Amino acid sequence: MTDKSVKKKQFIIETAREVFAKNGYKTVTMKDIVDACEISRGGLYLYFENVEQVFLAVLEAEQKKSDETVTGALPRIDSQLKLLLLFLKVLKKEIIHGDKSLMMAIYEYCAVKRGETEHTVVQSQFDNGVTFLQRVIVDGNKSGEFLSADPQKDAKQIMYIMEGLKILSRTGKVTSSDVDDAIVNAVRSFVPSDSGSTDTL
Amino acid sequence: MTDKSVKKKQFIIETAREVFAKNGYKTVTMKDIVDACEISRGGLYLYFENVEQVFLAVLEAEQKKSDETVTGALPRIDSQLKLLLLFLKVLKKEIIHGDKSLMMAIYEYCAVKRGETEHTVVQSQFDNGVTFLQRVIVDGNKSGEFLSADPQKDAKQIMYIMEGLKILSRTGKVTSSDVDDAIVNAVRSFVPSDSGSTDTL
Amino acid sequence: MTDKSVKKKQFIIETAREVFAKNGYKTVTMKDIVDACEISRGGLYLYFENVEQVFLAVLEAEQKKSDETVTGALPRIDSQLKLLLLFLKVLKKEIIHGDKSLMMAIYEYCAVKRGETEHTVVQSQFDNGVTFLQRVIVDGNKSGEFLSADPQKDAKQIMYIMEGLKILSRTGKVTSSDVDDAIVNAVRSFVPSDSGSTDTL
Amino acid sequence: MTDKSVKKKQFIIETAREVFAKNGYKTVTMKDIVDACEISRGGLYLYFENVEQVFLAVLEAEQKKSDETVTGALPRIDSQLKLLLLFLKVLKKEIIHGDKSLMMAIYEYCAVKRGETEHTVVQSQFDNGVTFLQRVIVDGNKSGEFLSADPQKDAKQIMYIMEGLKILSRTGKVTSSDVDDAIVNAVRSFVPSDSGSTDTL
DNA sequence: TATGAATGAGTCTTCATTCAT
DNA sequence: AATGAATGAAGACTCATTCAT
Repeated sequence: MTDKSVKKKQFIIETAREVFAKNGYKTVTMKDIVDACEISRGGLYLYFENVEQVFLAVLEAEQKKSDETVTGALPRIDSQLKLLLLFLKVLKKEIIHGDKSLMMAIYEYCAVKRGETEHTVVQSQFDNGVTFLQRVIVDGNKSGEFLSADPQKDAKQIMYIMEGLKILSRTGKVTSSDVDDAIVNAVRSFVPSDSGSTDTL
Repeated sequence: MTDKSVKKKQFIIETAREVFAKNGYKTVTMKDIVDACEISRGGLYLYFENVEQVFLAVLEAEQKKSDETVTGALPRIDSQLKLLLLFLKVLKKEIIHGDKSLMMAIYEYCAVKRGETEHTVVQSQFDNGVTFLQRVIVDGNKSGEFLSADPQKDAKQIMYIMEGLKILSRTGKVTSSDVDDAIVNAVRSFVPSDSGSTDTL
Repeated sequence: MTDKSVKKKQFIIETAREVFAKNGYKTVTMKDIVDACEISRGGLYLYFENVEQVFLAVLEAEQKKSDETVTGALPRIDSQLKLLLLFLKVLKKEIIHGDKSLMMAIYEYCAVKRGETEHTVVQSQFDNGVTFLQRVIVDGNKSGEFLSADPQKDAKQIMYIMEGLKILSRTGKVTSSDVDDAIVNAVRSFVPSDSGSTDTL
Repeated sequence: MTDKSVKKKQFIIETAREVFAKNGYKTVTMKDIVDACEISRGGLYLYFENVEQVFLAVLEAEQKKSDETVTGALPRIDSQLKLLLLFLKVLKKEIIHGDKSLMMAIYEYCAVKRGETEHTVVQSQFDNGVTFLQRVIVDGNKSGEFLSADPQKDAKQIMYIMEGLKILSRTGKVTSSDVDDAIVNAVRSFVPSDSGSTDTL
């Protein structure tokens, strides 16, 4: 594949991302993508066989971008609380700006593929979140920042809440302070109340 | 409308419910419903103009059924804790048997109708849940069963968690004990630990 | 057929007339007639096999009514000029109030049935008009009221003009004075200019 | 649009013209056109959105062809009478070969669109005819060929007659000599009888 | 007689997919 | 590589006609 065609493929992926973010997964057609990219029908088929292949490519690119964000930020962190809050801040952003996120498209895709794929995207995203939070809480326990009796359960609880807020933000109204309240409430059980504000969210 | 056609309409609604539970909202066609009901194309159009009208009728029937469940159970309840647990039990059932629930269809419908309807179905379902839980917690505070500093926030928190579990149950694996753990964890902050088991879930 | 069913059939014919006058012939469906009559689908089929049969019944009723109008007026006429003007007045009415006439429906029906029926409705209506006018002119010639060299040609000419005005009134704008002018112009060639006004139109 | 697709569009327009000439406007379906053109369903939709768009394209093409006919003939005309007769000859052709003309389709289209469009096709066609004839008569008056007291009324009268003949030719029988008679009769009032034969019709 | 539920054929319209250029 | 014309399958919707009640 030439340099030019790599560029074009990336362009298609980026443009298709907007389409999926706006319309979800199920109802997006090859024509929608063709129209959004302003390329020819045949042109799209040179790069992708069908809508699903485009979507999977979009997801892959999304994952890569997300990983880079977290990895890039790590060096600047000096406390577990800050790390916890940074992570939640990223999730909050996705909740508040849900209209630009792929969430609904991913949910739809999982629902369609239910039973077919072993490692579903949402589940692994959730699992990664839990694993990450759990490590942060354990580290915080060690450093004396946190007081969690069961880091895994606390980690899961936070992720359940964030998932709930994500979906609610797409189907109804969720304000910024709703999210803040929920986060404060969630971490209350293992974060001593004098450990500094959470208003950096 | 004759007695017979009322029966038939109900039959269509019940059959369509299965279809929506299985396939969500977006991809369901009039033909899908026709095929599931084993009636003629024109026959379906006698009762419903389009898929959305069928879906709304399904939702309405669902709501009615749900209301009856709650109303029917109320007389047998003698403590706020029991009431709380009964309510969570109903939600748990929907989470565990998610494949038979309309949740994903409702999410999709809300996403499609986003911005159009003021009080979306999911939001009002969520709000009703919060309102109900809040009242239970307040009553529990009065009776000394609970110790909640902020009943509304606690109520919301529980609903966020349940929403998160609902969507996760559809896109990945959520076990019965995952739900139990989450519930215990959620009510821990305002339910004294000696107030009896939650194993009735 | 009982007395009641005769009434009902007449009611259907009258109501269907409105429908044909408004919508022409081609696009009128049995459903349109059923809806207009507010009777059941099956009910209409008891009286008429299909749209064409309804239309023919409407035409027949129309013809009868029209005949009665002319026959009823004849006794009161004492001059050929008055008779001529009465006839043209009737035609003018149909031209000006074209939206309530069956003209377009009839044209459409003839176009559909082209070649099938020997004596088409329009043709016979036209022929009847020519025959009538021709007799009036001949009689007027005898009585000295008119001076026509070729009564048949003059009769035809008038009917051509009226047909032209009829169709133009349905597809564009034709004013009352347009019709008056045309009539005056048409009869000029055989009516002495001092024979009295034509402003009774 | 490529050269090839221009050709195809023209082919569709020409083929559709036959369909409209044969069946009128109302009952013509996209399928009729598809079948006549022997192209695929989707293929037709590449060029036209619906039947109306096809019809309007047919009308436009027809207008262009008609304009060219008149413009092409003008240089060869040296007297107003010849010009008058040429014009009537064109109309006569449409009357006699009515089965190949779009007349009925146009009437139907106007009836359907009644009230929607300001300048209906038939009306403007009629107005153009009147304007043209009026100018010819006025010029003929000046050159001494004609003796018309009211050129506009005479022009209108001729057009009424031709319209009447047109519609009659579609719904019944109109012979070539019927048309000739009518024309001779119509121009008699302002064309001196010694001004040469009209047998060139 | 009268009703209106039910059926299925027919048309409209959109799209995935192919293919000649 | 890239284009976009072309095809045909699939689903929406309407309506003539039948039939059990």
